[in-house]
Amino acid sequence: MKPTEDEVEAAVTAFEVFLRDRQLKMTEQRRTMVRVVLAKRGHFTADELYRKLLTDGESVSMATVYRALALLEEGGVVEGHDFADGQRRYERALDREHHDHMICVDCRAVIEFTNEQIEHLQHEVAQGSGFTLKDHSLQLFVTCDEWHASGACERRSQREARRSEAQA
Amino acid sequence: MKPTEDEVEAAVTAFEVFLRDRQLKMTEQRRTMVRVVLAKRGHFTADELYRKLLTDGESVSMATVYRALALLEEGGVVEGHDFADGQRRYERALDREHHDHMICVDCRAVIEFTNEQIEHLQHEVAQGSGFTLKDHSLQLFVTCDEWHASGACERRSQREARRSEAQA
DNA sequence: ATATCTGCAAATGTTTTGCACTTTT
DNA sequence: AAAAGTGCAAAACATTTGCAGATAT
Repeated sequence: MKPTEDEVEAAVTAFEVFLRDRQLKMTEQRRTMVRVVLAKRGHFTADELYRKLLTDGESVSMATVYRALALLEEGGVVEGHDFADGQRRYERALDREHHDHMICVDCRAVIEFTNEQIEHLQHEVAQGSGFTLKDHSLQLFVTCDEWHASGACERRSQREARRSEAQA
Repeated sequence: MKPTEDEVEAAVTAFEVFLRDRQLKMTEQRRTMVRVVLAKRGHFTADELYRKLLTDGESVSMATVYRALALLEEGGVVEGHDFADGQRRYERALDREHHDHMICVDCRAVIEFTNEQIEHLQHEVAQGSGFTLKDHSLQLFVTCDEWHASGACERRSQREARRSEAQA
């Protein structure tokens, strides 16, 4: 799942090319962010990434994180999502197929899914109205009933929180 | 399309019942907001609603608009959406069937659509993973190619803007 | 060299909140 | 009278920006 060392370095190089094409520069901060971001499992906010970098002893500012995140998104290193909770969330885009998200409205757990038929229908809908589909955003807000009954839901969200904190 | 006078008054009454059930009070501001909101076509932000109320000579504060909007949403008078552009958008929920949105990434025009199959598949996906679907959010980001070629796209977005301003 | 970056702190824009006062019930 | 609502101004947030100094090309 996690990209190998080589894959990460290849991504760093690819990002450097992306930057050069637009007359932008590769910097220590940007290079570090590519590496850190690709090592991450799950979703993260700008602030979470910033804190992780600080913990790692890197020298960055929040402003740089935001500025870089925009570039990483354009460069295809990360993908950004809006889960309607006030802050943008990112996940690494390398080696990951497209997917949508289910969000538990009780514990905020995020579960990924893909559905070919839905994907296909989206194109049909857009074309049917004379448009070209460029992108989409689909979130299913759900409750995980049995989990809640058993308390597993809370345990899970705590576990996830700990994990993403720990490994980042 | 626009609800009749009677429908609006029925909605005001229904909202009053909703409030009473939760030991909340009906006020002049809330009553006015129900009426204004139900007369609106299209989408609006909290700020747009606030300005409309001021223009109408109503006495409200931004804080009250936000507080009321949350209640109107819970009470089913409006529906809120997150189009990933930094501010929440609302539309009246009365007499409107459920629909999703296509947003033109060039001119920000919003086009509504419904697709039964997609709706159905969403439930299947959630249930298939053992969850209960409570809500969903689907946006298709599109470009309206011919419109742009002809300039119709810009004209349309201007028209829409004017209309929603005018009639509100 | 020179264009681009960075950090900082200040600004932004939206939404929320504390509090004293007003209005519903 | 008691409980809830309101306006105001201040706070809270996430995010962006101006600028002077630092860094990549």
